[in-house]
Amino acid sequence: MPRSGPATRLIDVAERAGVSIATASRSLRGQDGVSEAVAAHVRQVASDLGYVVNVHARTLAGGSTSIVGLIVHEIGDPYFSEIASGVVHLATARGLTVQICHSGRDPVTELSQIRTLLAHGTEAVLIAGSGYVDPTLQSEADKELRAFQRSGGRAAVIGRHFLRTDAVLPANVAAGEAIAEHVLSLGHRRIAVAAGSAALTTVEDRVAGIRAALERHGIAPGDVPVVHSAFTRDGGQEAAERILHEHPRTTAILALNDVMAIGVLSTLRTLGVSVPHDVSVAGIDDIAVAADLAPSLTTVRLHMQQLGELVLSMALKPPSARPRRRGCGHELVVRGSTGPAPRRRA
Amino acid sequence: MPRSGPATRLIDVAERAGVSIATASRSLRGQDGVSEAVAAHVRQVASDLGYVVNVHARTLAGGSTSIVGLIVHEIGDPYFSEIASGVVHLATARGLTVQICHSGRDPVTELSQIRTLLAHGTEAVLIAGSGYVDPTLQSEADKELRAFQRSGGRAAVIGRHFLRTDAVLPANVAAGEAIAEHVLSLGHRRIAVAAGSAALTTVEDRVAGIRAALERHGIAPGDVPVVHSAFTRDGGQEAAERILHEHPRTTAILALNDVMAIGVLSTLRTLGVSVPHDVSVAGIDDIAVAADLAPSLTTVRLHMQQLGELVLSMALKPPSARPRRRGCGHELVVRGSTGPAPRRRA
DNA sequence: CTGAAAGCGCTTACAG
DNA sequence: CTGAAAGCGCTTACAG
Repeated sequence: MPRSGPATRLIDVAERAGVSIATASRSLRGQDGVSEAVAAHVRQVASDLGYVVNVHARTLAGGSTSIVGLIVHEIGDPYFSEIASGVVHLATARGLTVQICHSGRDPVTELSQIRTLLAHGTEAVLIAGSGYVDPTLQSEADKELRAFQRSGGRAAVIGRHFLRTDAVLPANVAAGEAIAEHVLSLGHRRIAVAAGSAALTTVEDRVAGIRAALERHGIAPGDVPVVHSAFTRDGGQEAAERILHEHPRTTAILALNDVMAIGVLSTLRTLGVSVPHDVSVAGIDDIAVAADLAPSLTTVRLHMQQLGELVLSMALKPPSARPRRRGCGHELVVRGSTGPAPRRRA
Repeated sequence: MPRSGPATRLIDVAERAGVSIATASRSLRGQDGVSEAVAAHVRQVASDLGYVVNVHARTLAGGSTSIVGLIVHEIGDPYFSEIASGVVHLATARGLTVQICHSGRDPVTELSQIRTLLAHGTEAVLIAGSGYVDPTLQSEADKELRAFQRSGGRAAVIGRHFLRTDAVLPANVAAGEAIAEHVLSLGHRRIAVAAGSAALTTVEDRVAGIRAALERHGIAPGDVPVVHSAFTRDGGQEAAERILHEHPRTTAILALNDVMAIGVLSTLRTLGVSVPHDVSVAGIDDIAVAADLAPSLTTVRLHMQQLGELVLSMALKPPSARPRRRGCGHELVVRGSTGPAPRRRA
């Protein structure tokens, strides 16, 4: 039955157990150099007293932090909340706490968030979400992270970031190829892409995958409009409007992520365009709700929760001489939003 | 151009500026008792050096942490990710960092997460998500939080928690009433409720609201089955199966949150039950995707992002003599998943 | 207005 | 195996 009032300190535990704080510290951290009997006694006393180590003191004294920082573009976006869920689950299992920051898809904000996390002395910094096509945007961040890693910190990222850290690489190119192959196999030839900002590597990679598949089928890139908009539901809505207006004969819209696909579906529904009868729609990611849309969304599963667990587990491993890269599986999930190309469109 | 290598410390700034660390500290924190000229110079030097305060040292020395802790049931659930988004946005604007923990809807886990956050010396602890109907489950947590608050910490919660902290109260009872009144006004009389665990106050409150509305219409509580299941999509699926099996004449299913409603819709679709033609479905919360389901989901908007901002802003205010309570708006959002009661069901 | 010094609660060489 | 002591980087009375 822990007492309330000021927190129990290590010295309280040590006194009660009749040992020095050095011995108490060693016992609690499971270091050897303490007789098992003494260590067990100290642990018992600590538990009786409800002792919890003061993280700040421990960190300042040179111990480890047990905090990991996670930078996401926006935690309200399902893609990121599923990644965060994976990170938090694994972190909890390992006794770590997760600090979450928003970068808002802005490299300047991202840099300042990195600095904040480093100042907080986190064990590890995790960055989720697309990198930027322009590598100069990240050189400052890279500098900070390298210094951090040289001094024993760990960092790992999801995606292609031009950062010299461990990285989990979602199968963005392959996902683009898979979704394009799928609609091609259904006979679609008038395809349009609802894309996020061209500044993002994720967008670039997914488009590259789509183009590769199109080329194999003899379709010139110029014949497939790529409409850039925000990488959000509203962006998807807007992209769909422009696609239907500028390319009215389109029979398949590939949205570069599920959230945009939701916006695309919304626009089509509003305009009375039947999916998949008139136009097929597909996304990428397979966020949880994709299966529950109507029509349910054909997409490519990227296992965000796993990505989250993976990126943390990489960061927790001892560093290697050079940055590690890890891929993660993907699979086409065919559902109701795609169907055979119509013979003809009005 | 900040140098890399070991971090710049206050003493580095002080030396470079030619002052003591006491003066440097005061200058940087904007305390008075320092001539403006000196203070400005120190700040300039600090900025040139890229100085960032060491949070652990500051906290240990008695300064403030600039970290707030947020406990959610599960960050992957849209209800919580939208709340978290509100918290993170406001926190960022105020220069605070957010630590997120999972309670997994388990009071024991919740308590241990509270202890972790307190040990991390957070400025404020925020708890989002339902409390437990059994108040004894929270007495330990209450004790910890009271001790924390006595020693200057701040705490605030979303929902009815039997905790003596500031609280934002989502309009759970009113939401239950509103959604029930809505289906009643459409002529439904054979209504069933797909509910989460009976141990949660949110479930209890929403059911209470529904019952109040039913009573006003002369419907006995016994005539409205409340099927308890997990407060998740899968729970909604399961509840719908049981409802259709045990109460086949049901014409309206009220899910106690949108995530469950998604599961209900999924089951109905699988079974070929037309919504809203055969059965109307409604939820509560209005998560972002609710508008994009098909049929789009009738629900009661509870403004989760606002709840998140609100709970943090309460925690940031100076404490009052007694815990503050704040309500938050709600509004019925009628969409496509509810319609007139059918004349007769097979 | 400014500085020397104690102290926050830990960890970790360094002695024994 | 165990303990006394220094030190992590700050803040804040306490003197001047």
